[in-house]
Amino acid sequence: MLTPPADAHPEKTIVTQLRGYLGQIDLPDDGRLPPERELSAVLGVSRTELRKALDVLEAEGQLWRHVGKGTFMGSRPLDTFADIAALARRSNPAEVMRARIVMEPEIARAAAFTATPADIAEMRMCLARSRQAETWRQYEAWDTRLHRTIAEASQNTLLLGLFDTLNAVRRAVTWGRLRTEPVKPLPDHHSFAEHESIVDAIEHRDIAAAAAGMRAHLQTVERKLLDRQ
Amino acid sequence: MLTPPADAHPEKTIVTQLRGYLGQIDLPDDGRLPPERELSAVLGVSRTELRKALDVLEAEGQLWRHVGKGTFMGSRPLDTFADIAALARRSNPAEVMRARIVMEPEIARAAAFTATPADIAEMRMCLARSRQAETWRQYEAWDTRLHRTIAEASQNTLLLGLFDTLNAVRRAVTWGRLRTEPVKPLPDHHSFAEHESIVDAIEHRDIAAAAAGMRAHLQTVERKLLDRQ
DNA sequence: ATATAAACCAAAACTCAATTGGTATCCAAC
DNA sequence: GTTGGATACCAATTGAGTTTTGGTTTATAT
Repeated sequence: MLTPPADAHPEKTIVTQLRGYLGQIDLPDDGRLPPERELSAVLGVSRTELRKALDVLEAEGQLWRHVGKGTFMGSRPLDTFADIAALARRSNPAEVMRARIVMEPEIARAAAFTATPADIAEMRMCLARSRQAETWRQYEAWDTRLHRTIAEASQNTLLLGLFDTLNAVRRAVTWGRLRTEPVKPLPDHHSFAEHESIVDAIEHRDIAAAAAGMRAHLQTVERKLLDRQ
Repeated sequence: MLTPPADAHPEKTIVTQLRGYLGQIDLPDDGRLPPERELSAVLGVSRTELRKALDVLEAEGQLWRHVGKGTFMGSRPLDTFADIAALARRSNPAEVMRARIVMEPEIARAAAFTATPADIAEMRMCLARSRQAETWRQYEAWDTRLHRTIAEASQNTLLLGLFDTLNAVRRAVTWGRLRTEPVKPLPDHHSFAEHESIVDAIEHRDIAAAAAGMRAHLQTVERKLLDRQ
């Protein structure tokens, strides 16, 4: 490989120049470096060329940029927004359903491995109570508790925590949907049979059926949701 | 107990009046009712007396208030922002791996549906960079970024948020084990091929292979982890 | 005594201009 | 014709300043 002339790869030169400059100056704690317009003036290069150099360093993972914030050395901090409200604001009912369909069948699968008789008993109670519900509000309370009991039965505190987070977002998200349904759940409501088959599968340690049952159940819920738009 | 005269408990009257008013008007979606100053004018009572009535309803749990926000019907939305530290304290590496095996294959499956060419390109870059890594630290940075890029590609901000939460717990959990491995990842490190097959599957929209590949990968990671205890 | 009105406080929301990375356009240089 | 530079514009973000709101205190009147 030949040694290139000084200006054969001018962007290379600017990258080098930029590296040197970044090595000299001491950055603030957050690693933020001067805005592009300022930096281009200091280095005596056009903003276009400076950005090319920054592109290189960004591709190398040495810095990250964001409109309105600035350019920062180091790796982009993960959005550790376990903040339910923020999540709910950015999300929507469709995303919530898709996330449920991703998570809950696998949680049910895990629960089919590890559920204790006490877990099963609580699930059975939730089933019975939900059938007796006099209002949709009551029904939803027992439905929620059933799903959470399944998550508990996975014996995995982390999975349970993630499930609770998802659930909190679900409650916080603006559904916009109206209850045009009858005042109370009808005896042939699809969820009753679906819930029971899920609990049956868990009780019989049929992990595949538990996952499949939960997936089918949530897909029905999703369909009903989208039907009434 | 004596029957009190009509005005012996004036606050009782105001509570009733307030209940009636709240029953009439239709509240906005968030259940927010007019500010106290406005409400007191409408009801023709002093703000002091109105506040006493609101105190009653708040004690009954029928509404909740917050300075700067307002007064809202219903129960206060619990701001259960997932506490990463608490989760990490109760959890452990085994749970983290099981949670990853539950979530990430399904996230990869979703990503195979929705990944854009830009997503694929970033995944490829992560693959290349991880191969070039000179230290385990660098390798892990690119590995983490690859997995997060896949989660981003699912186009679901909620799933991404849950993934980030899981990741934050993963970092916070005490792993105990140290890297007794060679100083840098060897070229035949199992993850390289596994990562590539996952990205290939996503690129070819092979959703089953994406999920299976991710599951196999994480199970390998789990096995390696448990091997060295 | 009790209720009222007013003033004040701090938290939150809101408004609006300035900043910043990203992008398109036009123009000069070669 | 291509390249690079200057300029303008865009959308996201920030930050300062103002307004709104529930909570509290104080003075006044009945």
